[in-house]
Amino acid sequence: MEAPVLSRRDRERLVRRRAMLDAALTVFAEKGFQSATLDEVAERAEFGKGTLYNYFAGGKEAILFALFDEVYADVVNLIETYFERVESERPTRDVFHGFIAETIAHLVERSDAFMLMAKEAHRMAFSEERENAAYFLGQRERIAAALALPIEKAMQAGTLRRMDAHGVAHMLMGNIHGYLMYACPLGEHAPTAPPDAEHGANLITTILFDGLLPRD
Amino acid sequence: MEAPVLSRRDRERLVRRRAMLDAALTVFAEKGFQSATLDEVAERAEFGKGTLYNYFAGGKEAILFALFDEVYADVVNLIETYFERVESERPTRDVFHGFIAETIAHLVERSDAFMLMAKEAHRMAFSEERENAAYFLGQRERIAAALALPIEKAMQAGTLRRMDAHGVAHMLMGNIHGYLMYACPLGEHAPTAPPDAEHGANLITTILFDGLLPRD
DNA sequence: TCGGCATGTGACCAGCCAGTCACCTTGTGA
DNA sequence: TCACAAGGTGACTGGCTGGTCACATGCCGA
Repeated sequence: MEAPVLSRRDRERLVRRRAMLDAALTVFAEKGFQSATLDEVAERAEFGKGTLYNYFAGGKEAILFALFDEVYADVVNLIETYFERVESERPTRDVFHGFIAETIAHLVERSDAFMLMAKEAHRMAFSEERENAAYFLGQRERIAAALALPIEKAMQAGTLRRMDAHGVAHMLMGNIHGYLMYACPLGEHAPTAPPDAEHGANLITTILFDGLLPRD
Repeated sequence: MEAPVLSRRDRERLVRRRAMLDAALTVFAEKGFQSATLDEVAERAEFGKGTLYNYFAGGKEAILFALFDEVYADVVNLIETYFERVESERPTRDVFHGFIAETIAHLVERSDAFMLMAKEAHRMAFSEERENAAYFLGQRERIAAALALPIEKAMQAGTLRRMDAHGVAHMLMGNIHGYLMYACPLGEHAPTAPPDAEHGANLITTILFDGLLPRD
């Protein structure tokens, strides 16, 4: 976390790179990776198409993966910082309720990023290119591992049912994804109001923590 | 359900149509819709490319949607027949455990269909084409509605916690999808053994029905 | 002020593929 | 057996787009 010392040239480079990634995220999220054209990305970024290749030698796909890197890093960061700062005395259910609400809010705020992942990640994860599939498995693993830590801890402490923490981490992320797909405002067909972090967190927490069976 | 009376010509047409759809499913599932080529589909189906257009006037996209129609109809059918034939005295938890196991087994058996949906449905659901997005919302709605019926009934009977049955239906489908993504054998990176219906049903049922909080 | 280098640029190219259509094959009815 | 209709076929084409590169621009050091 040392303050980075950058030449003016390097700073400008970073600013331009940022502009290109922002433009690409917007365009890819809207059209989908394969239908989007680099001409459109370049136009939106207000650069010539050739310039994109000065910043991302690998071309279209390199830009996509740079975006994926950022999106996944954001999520991992969200998980780690949330569980670092949460007070350890709060009831486990509350802690995770808060986590779910924050994650939903985070993804709603970055709806372009969520859309990009929803549109492309599954396809890439099942890609025939070994490398691509491995990349996604690795990223998913990072997320699951980060989330499994606090889950495991709670299980040790006896405040969560003892089971496969890793599996539970995956299912939790899946539920958040599922809620966003369910509640995402898709044109006029939105089944509910636009996704609301509090509503989503309540729904997921009730189902996952309290269970579907009635309790007295 | 009346026995269909078909001329020999019509029967042959259906057989050919079937072969084309089978070939398309295989190719689309493997390459992804946009990367797959009609030449490859035609070759695999052992027909000339032009013939595809005699059967699917709408071209590539028409074939894709014909496949979607079948896959969704299969799932709705699975839901309806399962809950029709299940004996009403079985404990609710068991009933749904069985349902989850059957659904997982069904999707594992038709892994091409699952792969196709995983790769394409999200992208199409968020498509800019109003029509495509509406199609997917409609299909998802059909599934959720079919599944909401037995859930609603169990809530009425007091054997399930009273909450939004529709939302619960969506989350249940999302969990099954999530488990398959989690457990699907992706090359040598498979985190577990290939998805096992019993294992998946146990995991999902424990989380959803019993809840993550420990009980005595 | 000038020369040269780093970097932006967009016209261009080559490959790809959905969709077409003129032609051929097959089967049927007279 | 022949003529014709129905329908299969795949070479072809038009449009598209990722990636390239020769040139333009402008910044910096001498």
